[in-house]
Amino acid sequence: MTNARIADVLSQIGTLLEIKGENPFKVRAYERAAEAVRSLSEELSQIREENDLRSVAGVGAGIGQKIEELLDTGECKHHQELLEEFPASVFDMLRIPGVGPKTVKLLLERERISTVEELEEAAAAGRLRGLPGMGEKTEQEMLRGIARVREYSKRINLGLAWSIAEAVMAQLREQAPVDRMEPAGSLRRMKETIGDIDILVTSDHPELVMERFLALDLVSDVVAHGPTKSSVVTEGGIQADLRVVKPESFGAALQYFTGSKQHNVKLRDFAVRHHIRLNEYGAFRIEGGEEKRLGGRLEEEMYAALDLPMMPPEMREDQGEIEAAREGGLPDLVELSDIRGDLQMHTTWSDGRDTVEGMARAAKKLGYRYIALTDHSPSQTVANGLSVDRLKARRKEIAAARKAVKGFTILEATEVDIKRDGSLDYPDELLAELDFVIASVHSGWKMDRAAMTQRIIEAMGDPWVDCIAHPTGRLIGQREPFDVDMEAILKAAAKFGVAMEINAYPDRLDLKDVHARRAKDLGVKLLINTDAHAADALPLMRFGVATARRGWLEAGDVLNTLSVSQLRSRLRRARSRRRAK
DNA sequence: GCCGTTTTCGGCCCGACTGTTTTCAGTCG
Repeated sequence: MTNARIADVLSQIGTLLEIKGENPFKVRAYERAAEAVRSLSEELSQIREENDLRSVAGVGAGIGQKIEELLDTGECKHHQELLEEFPASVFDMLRIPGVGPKTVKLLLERERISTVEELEEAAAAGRLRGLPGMGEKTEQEMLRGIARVREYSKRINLGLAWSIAEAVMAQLREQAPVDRMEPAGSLRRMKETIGDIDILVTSDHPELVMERFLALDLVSDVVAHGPTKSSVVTEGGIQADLRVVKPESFGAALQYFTGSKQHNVKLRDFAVRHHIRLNEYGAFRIEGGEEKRLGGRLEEEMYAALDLPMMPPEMREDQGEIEAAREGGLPDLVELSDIRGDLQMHTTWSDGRDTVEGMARAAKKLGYRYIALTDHSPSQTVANGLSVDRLKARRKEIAAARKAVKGFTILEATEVDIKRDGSLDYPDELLAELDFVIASVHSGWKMDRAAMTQRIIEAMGDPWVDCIAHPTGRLIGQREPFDVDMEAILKAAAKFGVAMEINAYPDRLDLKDVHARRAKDLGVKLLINTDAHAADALPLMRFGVATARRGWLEAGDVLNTLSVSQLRSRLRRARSRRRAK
């Protein structure tokens, strides 16, 4: 049973206990454990073998026993019993804005309503207004909520979310009297998918800012509007929230609304133990009933109030960052400006839109010192993969581009297909002539776990393979990752000295954050590449760097922060080590 | 149900908003 499935069961238990009216702290314990399991990089079955399930933060005796039951039998008695009490359809009801566990319980007990459809019918018929705490307005609000869930309940990928957010902020900057302005929420933490866009501003004229916000071209629907907070739906169907705060509270609000929720919960817990209160207005010391303000204008002041350094937003997931900060062990995360080259891109020779020289000029303009041209290999017929002859023919154009673009290195490279049996789509003699070889899977997605894992490990044993590209093949929201034993693959990468790619393309972000972090722990080096199919895709690098930062990577963990000579010698050393094996 | 630089028992983040109330419960982020 996968971690994701186990996390779902734990989270469902938490939700059902909440509906039941159980101790809220018990409910939170299940939610916290579910979140912890979801973001593990190792499989629970493996952790159980090597260690104790209780080594996972938030998993104790009770939840540990339930996880064991799930691993052994695929089911959990407690979960099954709860599902008999409350039908699974209640999870859909909880997705309606304004409907929480208490409401679900009330609806079930008093009106026998257990589905969204039944709720819609009852609200439309005015049958809810007799219930305690409910009136006509509540019914209308529920109907609106149901409509909104049906229309907009989707998350979008990070790249799209940023393009919408940047458009909104640019229009706002132009049309409204805003001073400071920052995105917050999961967007600022650079999560791979975004539910809604949070923007925070300061202004001397909050009402005017709100008025202009609601009137922006990009806004297609207004969900709510007040003097300090408004919510709209943008053209892309994604919700955007704008908050206006006072300058002296901007840092506090930014910290607060950046989250994550789990990070904030733990931070506040830490604060309370030190007699400090944190909220969206500032940090306060509590002394004998008196409150002394410690700060709030800058985000750093919120952390400084607790004697902690500021943790980068990408780390704020309650994955050990607060503990690391306390011990002075925060990593110095890799930054976009550390990146000196991009080692996966495609040109007009295969399925790219721009020429060799076009890609080189664009990369140089970004401040890079080198690129690798990784056009596809022959079996990628749909992508116009290069035959051996065409691969050789490409050299002429590369030579010309090397002359034309001075002070810049163009590596002759390939993205070679890993065939079903783990062999490669070009002969070794040819790969040996190339500066850089990236290998990847583009076929047979549905292979079983053991076979797919073996297939990739086989390819890593080839002396000329420098890197595995987009190692799980996922397309966020479109295609599931391959079923592979990532732990085994990362261990093989460490053994063979093969780099793993973080593909920066926002649909991929593959490796993902937790796997990148695990790779680092195992001593594997990473490469952050855009896989650009046109020059204008090269700036997508920022999303790959963000993913690396979410995986706690430092510049030293990422090979394309090296100079070209350092990179070459490292690749050479790894190749000869593999040849010796 | 979890957990320990005040604790192996007794705590567990915080405030705004909404609609329904007449002092507050529920939801949300």
